[in-house]
Amino acid sequence: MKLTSWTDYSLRVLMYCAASQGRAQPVTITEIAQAHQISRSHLTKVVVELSNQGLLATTRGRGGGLRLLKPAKDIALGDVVRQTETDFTMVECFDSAHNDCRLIGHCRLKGVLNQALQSYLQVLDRVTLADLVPNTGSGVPQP
Amino acid sequence: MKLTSWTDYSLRVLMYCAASQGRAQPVTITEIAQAHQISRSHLTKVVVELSNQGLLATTRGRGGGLRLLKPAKDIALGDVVRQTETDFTMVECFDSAHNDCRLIGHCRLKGVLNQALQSYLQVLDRVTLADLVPNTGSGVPQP
DNA sequence: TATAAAATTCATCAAAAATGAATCTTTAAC
DNA sequence: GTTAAAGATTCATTTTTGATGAATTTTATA
Repeated sequence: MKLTSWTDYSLRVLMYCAASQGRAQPVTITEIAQAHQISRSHLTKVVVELSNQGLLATTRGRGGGLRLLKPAKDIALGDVVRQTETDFTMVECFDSAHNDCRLIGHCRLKGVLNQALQSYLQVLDRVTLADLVPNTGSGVPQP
Repeated sequence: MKLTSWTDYSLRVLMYCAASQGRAQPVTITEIAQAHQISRSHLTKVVVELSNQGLLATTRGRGGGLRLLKPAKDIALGDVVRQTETDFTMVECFDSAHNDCRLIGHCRLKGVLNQALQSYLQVLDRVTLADLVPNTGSGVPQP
């Protein structure tokens, strides 16, 4: 019952971008990697995924970098986590192909765990990136 | 973001016991292992843990087996999951020893993820074993 | 044309979860 | 008292998947 560090990194990238929105120069992957002491190569893959998901725009070449495609207040954590986490399988019965439970038909376990999961995500749906970082644009040290 | 199969098995053992409470002979590990096609050896470790946690009583020797230590209606899923899942670390900042986030002091991420986790568990707190299985004592085939 | 940026490819590495064989201990039934 | 049936323990191994990073390629600007 934990998030992957992939999701952790995704959130950090987005938060870093949100906190830097007032800056003249765009945020770069190298900068975020250094700030969090993560491999730049690894973090690049996270950025590529976020970009494919339509959350980030990237610009190559000198002077390039990252920026959010939507205002921070319009990016809800729930949606980020839904897209970033790969496996929400709570118990085997979630996977109907492999389900071999003798209690099937009686058992409400699957439904209950799914309710709990939805409740988890709904809390995150009520929070946006803007709620997480100061909106002054100075939440992150200038390079 | 998933439960371990250890927790899955724990819940199945408890549910099986709950569904069998009317029986003359106690439930055995071998029986549950066969019903769910799980290694008896492996399932034994799950039972030992549940026993150490005070949820099950075990009796050795011929005619022995398992029984719930409390009525099924008094065993809440939330408590089972809290005891059975080992790692609720949502992001690195949950682990203050390793936390090296530059946004610390501004960032509300940790608090938000913790709220979501609590919300998840609270849903499970409102459900007991008795809610999951029929209370007729015939939810499971007789041996 | 040199430099700085993202993007891709490839190969591992590491950690933890999951598994199961073999054996030991206990106890009721015979 | 023997024996069979039950839980308990120990040990080693396998599997999975998450995590990582070096090396290289592509793109764009100064």
